[in-house]
Amino acid sequence: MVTIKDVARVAGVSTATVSRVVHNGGHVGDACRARVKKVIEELGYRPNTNAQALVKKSTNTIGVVTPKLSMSFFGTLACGVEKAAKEKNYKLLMSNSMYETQSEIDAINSLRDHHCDAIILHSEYSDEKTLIDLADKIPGLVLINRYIPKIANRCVWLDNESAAKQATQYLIDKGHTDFAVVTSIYQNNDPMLRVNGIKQTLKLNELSLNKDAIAEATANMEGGEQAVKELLAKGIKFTALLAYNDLMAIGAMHALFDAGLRVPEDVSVIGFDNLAIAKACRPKLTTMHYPVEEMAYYAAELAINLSDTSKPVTNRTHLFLSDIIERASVINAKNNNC
Amino acid sequence: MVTIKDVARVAGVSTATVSRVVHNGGHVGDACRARVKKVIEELGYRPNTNAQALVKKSTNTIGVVTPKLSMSFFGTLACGVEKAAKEKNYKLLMSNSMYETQSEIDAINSLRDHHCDAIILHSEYSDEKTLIDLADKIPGLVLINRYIPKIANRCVWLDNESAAKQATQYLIDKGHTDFAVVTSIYQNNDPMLRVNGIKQTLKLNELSLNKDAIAEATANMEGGEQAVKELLAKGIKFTALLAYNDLMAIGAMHALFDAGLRVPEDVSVIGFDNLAIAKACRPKLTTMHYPVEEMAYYAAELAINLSDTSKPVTNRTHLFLSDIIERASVINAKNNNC
DNA sequence: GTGAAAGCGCTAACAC
DNA sequence: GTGTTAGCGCTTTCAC
Repeated sequence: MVTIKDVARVAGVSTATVSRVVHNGGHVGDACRARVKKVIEELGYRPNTNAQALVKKSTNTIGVVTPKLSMSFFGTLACGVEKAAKEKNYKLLMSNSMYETQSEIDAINSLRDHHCDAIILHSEYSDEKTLIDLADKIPGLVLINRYIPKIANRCVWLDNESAAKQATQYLIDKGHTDFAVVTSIYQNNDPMLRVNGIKQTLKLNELSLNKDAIAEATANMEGGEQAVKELLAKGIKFTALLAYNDLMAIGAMHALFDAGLRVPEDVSVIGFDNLAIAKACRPKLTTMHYPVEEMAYYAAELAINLSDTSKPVTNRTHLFLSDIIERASVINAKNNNC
Repeated sequence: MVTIKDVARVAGVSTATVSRVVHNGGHVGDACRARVKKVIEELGYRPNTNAQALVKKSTNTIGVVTPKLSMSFFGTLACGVEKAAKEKNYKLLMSNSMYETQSEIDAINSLRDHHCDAIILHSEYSDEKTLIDLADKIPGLVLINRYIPKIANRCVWLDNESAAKQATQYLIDKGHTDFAVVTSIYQNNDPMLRVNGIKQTLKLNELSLNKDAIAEATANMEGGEQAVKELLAKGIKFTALLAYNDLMAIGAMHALFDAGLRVPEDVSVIGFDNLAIAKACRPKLTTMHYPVEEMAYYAAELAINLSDTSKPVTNRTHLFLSDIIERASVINAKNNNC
């Protein structure tokens, strides 16, 4: 590995001068600068970022912790962060938390050990206190998809409740009166918020949702399929189905098809997230758009700003809104229910 | 930030002793060890990995460069690497190359600057010479999904040609004789290999593939849709369609449906990759499984081994095979062609 | 405009 | 069993 000393020796200058040239600093003669540049080129010298980090106390690195990168929601999140990182010349360090509190903590610690300037954390299971303590210790920590009032300034989140309300109202406006809901078995945060939004909107419209019409399952395709099978087995009648996410919505459609029901003719289905997969199914899925890439980009910028403790903190919230993507899985309700 | 010196001072020992305790090294008295451990705990001391890296000349970090993390194929790849990394206590550094040669090189350089021990590279566009030079400079570099004979030892790849042959033979065995192919517009490596495999198998079975029956487009859903529209517009008749990947296959099915054709009754469709999305569409897609997660896991292990230059290199190849996942998009050919 | 030197946090060889 | 010390590669202050 060629070091700054090697360059200095070959160019016949001090390491200080080489450092100046590398950083395009002033106070270097033109001839000298040219010579040093040439040597750097010839030797293929590249500064060791670990050494730089040691003295600069900053690594120009942004860390990301998400449950599982292979899920396209999180891959998209990572992409948003990466875009911001690239623009600001930061590196990306990533870690999967695998939906486990302990490995989430391990992941964060490992990022801290590396002295990441900024950390973007998607945490579903750690409790608020843990997160607040963490935020206290790490200036550049930003939570994505979670809202904790005490550290509102560090939370970039989506208004799940209002998104759910919007979806529900959309279905009501289409004339639907018989609803069913497929939600995640983990009743933390998002699922709860969304179900609340649905219930409130229904009530507001003098419609009701039977407890039996809410089916819980794991938040994936299989879960959605299973949930609808249960609904059908229980004899629940509905013309409109709200799913926790696109994956569950698609699983739900499979179950509906298998039961001889048509989407949207017999049952209208609405998803959540607007993943690429929502365009793969037939009919294409009407869904609530989750602007996760923009949010992640924004979160990364925010985290970088916060990490610079010399800057004043503007104490504001960072709330994003969802909007509906109309495709083909919803139509007007027929007068006669199925 | 609390440093090793702080711990040493508070515990009334030297930094060497603290270091020994941190690494569970010998030559430390029991009482002393306990005291130091206590202080570490109280102060919340964590070693600075940058400083460690500087002296150890190793970062315990594995870098990954893929085109775009938001595509689930690459997210899955990243997961495979991460699994291996976690097991061996390595950190993950990630970078998107965005399908551009220059940002691919930037990404690799940035990983090198960080002194990553191992690097997993998914490169589609860099030429062989560049890659060979790179491999020369970086002992822990492993190429995934690419085969370059000169550095066979560093390539973890899938036998695309034989996978394509297998898919084609499968269709032939189902009685199909009229084929069409939807492939990627970028005729580099994989697409070429797969089309070759298809042609060879057809020829072997005394079947032919008209040039007009091969449509090129971008390798996504929209591309697949467009490609089939072209095929149909040209009046090509086929009962079996081989797509470059699942995304294109699904787009193709959309186009088929829109033209009033049924899958699989009128046209059997086969994909490639076996992404989650292959189970989202209707009918569920029969496809060639690409074991990318296992491959990535394997590649990470290989890269870590190679990075230890003290170990002897075993000069072998790392070839993975694909197998067919039978779902619902393929049936036996009818006697009368559509 | 350029260089000498201190020091970032840590490890490891060596001394005691 | 424990401490001293040199040095990893780099930046930056201070002289000159």
